[in-house]
Amino acid sequence: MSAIPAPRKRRKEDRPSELLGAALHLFVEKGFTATRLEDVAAKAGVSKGTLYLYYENKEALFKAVIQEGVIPIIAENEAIAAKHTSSSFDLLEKLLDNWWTKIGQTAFAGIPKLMVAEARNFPELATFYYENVINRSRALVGSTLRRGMNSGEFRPMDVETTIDVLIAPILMLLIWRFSMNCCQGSQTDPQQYLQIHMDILRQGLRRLEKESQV
Amino acid sequence: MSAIPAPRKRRKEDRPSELLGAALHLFVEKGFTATRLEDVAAKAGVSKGTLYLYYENKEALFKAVIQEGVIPIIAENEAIAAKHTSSSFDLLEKLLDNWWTKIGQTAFAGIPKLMVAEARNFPELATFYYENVINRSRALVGSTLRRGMNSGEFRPMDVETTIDVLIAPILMLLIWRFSMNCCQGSQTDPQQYLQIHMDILRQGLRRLEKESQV
DNA sequence: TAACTTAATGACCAACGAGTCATTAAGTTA
DNA sequence: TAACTTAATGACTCGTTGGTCATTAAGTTA
Repeated sequence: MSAIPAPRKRRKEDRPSELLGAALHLFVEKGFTATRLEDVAAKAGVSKGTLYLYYENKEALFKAVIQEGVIPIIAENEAIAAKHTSSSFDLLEKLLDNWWTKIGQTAFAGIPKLMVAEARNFPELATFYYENVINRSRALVGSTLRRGMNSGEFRPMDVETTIDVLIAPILMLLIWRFSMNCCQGSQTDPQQYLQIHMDILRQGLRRLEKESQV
Repeated sequence: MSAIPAPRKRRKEDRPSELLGAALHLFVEKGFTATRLEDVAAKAGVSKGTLYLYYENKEALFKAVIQEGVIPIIAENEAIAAKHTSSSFDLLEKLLDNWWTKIGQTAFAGIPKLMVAEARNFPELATFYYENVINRSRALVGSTLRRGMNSGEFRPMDVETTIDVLIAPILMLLIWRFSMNCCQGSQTDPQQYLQIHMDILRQGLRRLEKESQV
């Protein structure tokens, strides 16, 4: 690239998030170890030394990337659930819509792939992610399932396991997007995929009338 | 570890697969770049130089790990499908059982996690894996879905997308096992998980009688 | 049993990349 | 405007690791 690099410019307030954005992109693409800090710095438009003004080391940068991804979407969904009054399935759909808008269509959507790839190398961080993202989402989905079962809208099922089966296609949609999608001829339409997932669940979770009669 | 290392012993016939087994284990755990060849050699009970007698370089070893994982289970499932005469849902269950026995409970179960983690770094290999594992499996599931829709057993749905929704929880079961399971308090029982997945599908895919009347 | 072949070894070298720091340049203050 | 502060720089150091190869040892052949 023959462009003249941007001249030095102080941007103390913006640098941390610019560096995080560059780091998120490259860590998601290549993984922690295969990402070079010189590339992260270049992507953020600075030199490698600048990185060390804001982050102590490579691992500190990595942790900041994951921790910043824990954005208030979880709390938002918790608030949505607290207010909800109509059917439990409507609530599931509303939670999914909100998640898709706020995470599914942003750079943070790459974090599941990154976390899955690096969990064994950073177990404490994986635990942090599990407790603050995965488990809070699971709790929301779980309480919605129980609510539907209690009202007779859903058939009785083991909730803890059903949560995992229900969440799996959603996480996989993101993981696949930042991973295997690079290397296959055709790709799934995410909206249609989520629609079919919910469609199967709408009927698959339903308490059928024959069951009521038994 | 204070054990005296095994004395040198020639094992020309067994070495390649011993090295592959060691490499599979460490690549799945740490990822390609973070895995040191000295550790792979040590795990196989040899010195690092021995590795280079059988594999040209680190990348060649990695590719052999993925390629060896394409085991004849796909062909086996294709044969099972060709012979099947009862319900399409029974066939889906049979295919899943066979996959679980032959892959889900072996070391090869780690390959989806490894492939997902490294696809962007090894796009040709990801394409190979997609075409030889993922897409052949998708074709089997797809023909089974069409078979069920044609007979009236399943309701009409977009097959290509339904395949992905159906396969996602199965792949996720393996990915999660070799990734996030290290770092969360409790874990899903795989048999129950797959049972609930199939249970939701049994009812979720079904063509209901009301639909027939419309 | 000596001569030979070949599987295995691990010290070594070169390349790489995380992290450092003396220097430079942007911006602020007096 | 000079003096000062501080954000940015990139050459450099040092440790790590992929890959090599002279040497060793296991096994075979004559």
